[in-house]
Amino acid sequence: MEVLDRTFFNQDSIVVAKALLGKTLVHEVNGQTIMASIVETEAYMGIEDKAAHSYNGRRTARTEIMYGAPGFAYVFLIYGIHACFNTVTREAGVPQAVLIRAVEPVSGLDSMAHARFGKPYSELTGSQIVGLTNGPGKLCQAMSIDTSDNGTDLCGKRLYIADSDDAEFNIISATRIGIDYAEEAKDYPWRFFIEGNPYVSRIRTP
DNA sequence: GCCGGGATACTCT
DNA sequence: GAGTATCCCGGCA
Repeated sequence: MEVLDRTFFNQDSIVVAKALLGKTLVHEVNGQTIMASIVETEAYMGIEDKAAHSYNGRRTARTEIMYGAPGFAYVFLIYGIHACFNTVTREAGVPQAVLIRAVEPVSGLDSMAHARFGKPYSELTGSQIVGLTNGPGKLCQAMSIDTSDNGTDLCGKRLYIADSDDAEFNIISATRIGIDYAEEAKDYPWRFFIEGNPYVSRIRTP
């Protein structure tokens, strides 16, 4: 497995969002290695994308990280409760990002189970197993990612994304979720997921 | 299984 | 002071 480098992230979010499917998100925390395979992403295309926090060049303390170099983490809190993990894409000055919407646990299963449900993986019910990481807020809780990870360099050794041996899968594209305010942009098919994977947050397009 | 509502805190007007 | 790139639980079928 090879850690993705900065040139990988220096592409349009749509390209990166598709390329990230099947890759492995790794978080080293408390001497534990938590790994999960990325199965669902969303592209946010910056200036021209009404759904993006950086739409029309909006630049504030929160969005500042997206205006910087590619390959850094953009983590923000939504609804006061849930963290959302994104990778910054494109060169400095072009504020694009890719939201990781769902992952499939690979290792560190007990850590994830404890973070989400306060018990070992072996005691989870069937719906709890799928519910570990099948949503943007859920995967952050399971992988111990929070707003203190905002601005972390993903080309480092603590929180990063590794290439995986190519498995065969079909990529489905669909409309994004939870952005009904974004007028025509809400209909753009900029959400991508692996066909048939049980950890995908929502199979149907709304 | 499908609604409906509440939680909760940070960001921007 | 309003809105938010969400999740969970309870009620009803």
